[in-house]
Amino acid sequence: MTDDVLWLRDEAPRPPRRNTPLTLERIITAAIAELDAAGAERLTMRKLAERLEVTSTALYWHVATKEDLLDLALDHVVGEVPVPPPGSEPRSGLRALLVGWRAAMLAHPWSPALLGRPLLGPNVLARTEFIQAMLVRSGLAGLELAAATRTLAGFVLGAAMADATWRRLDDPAAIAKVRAHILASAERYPTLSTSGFVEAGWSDDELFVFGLDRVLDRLLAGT
Amino acid sequence: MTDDVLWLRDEAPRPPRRNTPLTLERIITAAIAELDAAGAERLTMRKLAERLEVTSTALYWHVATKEDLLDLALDHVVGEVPVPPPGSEPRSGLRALLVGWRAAMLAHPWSPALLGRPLLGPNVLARTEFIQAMLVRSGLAGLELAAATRTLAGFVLGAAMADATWRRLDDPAAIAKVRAHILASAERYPTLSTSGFVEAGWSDDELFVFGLDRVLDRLLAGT
DNA sequence: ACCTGAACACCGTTCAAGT
DNA sequence: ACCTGAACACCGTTCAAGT
Repeated sequence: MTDDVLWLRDEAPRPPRRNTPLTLERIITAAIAELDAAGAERLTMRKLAERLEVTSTALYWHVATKEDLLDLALDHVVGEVPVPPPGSEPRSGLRALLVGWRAAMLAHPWSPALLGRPLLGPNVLARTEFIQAMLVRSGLAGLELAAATRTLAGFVLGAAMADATWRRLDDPAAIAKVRAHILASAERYPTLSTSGFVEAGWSDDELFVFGLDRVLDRLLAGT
Repeated sequence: MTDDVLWLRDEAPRPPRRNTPLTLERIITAAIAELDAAGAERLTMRKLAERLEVTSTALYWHVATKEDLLDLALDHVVGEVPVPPPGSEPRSGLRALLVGWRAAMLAHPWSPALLGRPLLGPNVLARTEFIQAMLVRSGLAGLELAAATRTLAGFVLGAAMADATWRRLDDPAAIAKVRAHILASAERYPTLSTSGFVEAGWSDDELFVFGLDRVLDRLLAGT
């Protein structure tokens, strides 16, 4: 029994104090990294904790629930969208913001799938504020203003979601299968099978910008 | 020991054979009912099995995975959208289909949250076929056709998602909280706080139709 | 204040076994 | 062919306890 002699006990000289303390900011960053790496719904509180070198239960000191964490991650991604200067010419300002918004979400392809949750974070609100400010400066008000705001928001988020879905389904074999299925059912899909729908002649970026410009044309034209 | 006398044994006369056999159709219907009742992500293979009076593992004879089941449920919901007759006047046909599409998804408020998954079911494809057919009959082709298809699809799905989010957050206290927060931060949200964004002066149905009509205006106007 | 360890009440899914 | 029962490998989250 040498254990009762202090000098003979071979223990770590200190309980190795945490090098980097856990913060909400670090947790969010790690969560985004984990989502980027592992993909959509493979984020786990335990795996996230492992990445941060803490116990999974330690996370709950900083965050109430996993859902809250996802909301924070989503708002953080939206925060990557640069907001044009408030003095921008309305149309080009709107265009820049909306193109950037979609790009930021597609840079984190898991993020559009989270859009089913309420979008009320500070970064989202700040960008919604910019959108409405530009619309107001274009002369919109009342019903027209309200509808234009929702139309633009819905369009961007819907497009991001659809495009992210296709990109996550990057398996070329799967895409070929879809194409083959549509072409094989030409009598059921006479238009789709002959219109170039399955040909992918244009990038989703091109198609988005083309559509966005048309939508802006009409919304900014006034009544 | 009366148990070795057949006539004295009181067992059920038959192993009560399944009254209604399990089918994929019944599973999908029950899943939608469960989702409608229990809400978004509270669907569980075990609870679904309980509703069908089978073991949870019995479901796996008919369906490979829970994700597959959700894909089937989503396509089933899209199937509730009436497709106008193929001879419809293009604009009114498109309008009817898209209004119906959004309405069907909002009737099952959990469904827009599933849109992050590939939309390739037969019901979705049939409706996409109709959309493109109407656009082609309006004279669209090439890039214009491809972009219009995606613009309309993105707009409808994005709007459905956003509206479903708000409706699921039906807690009036929560909505009041959002409103109070924006109004309290008037210097950060000068436009939002004064534009009526938080007033809800119009229904989401009105706003959607208003926006849809504008989008159709421009897309059908041609180059 | 911040983190660990053990524990609870669940999950989706597999698989051998029954009928 | 279709379903059950037991089991596996996980989950998110709570809570007492440590520092």
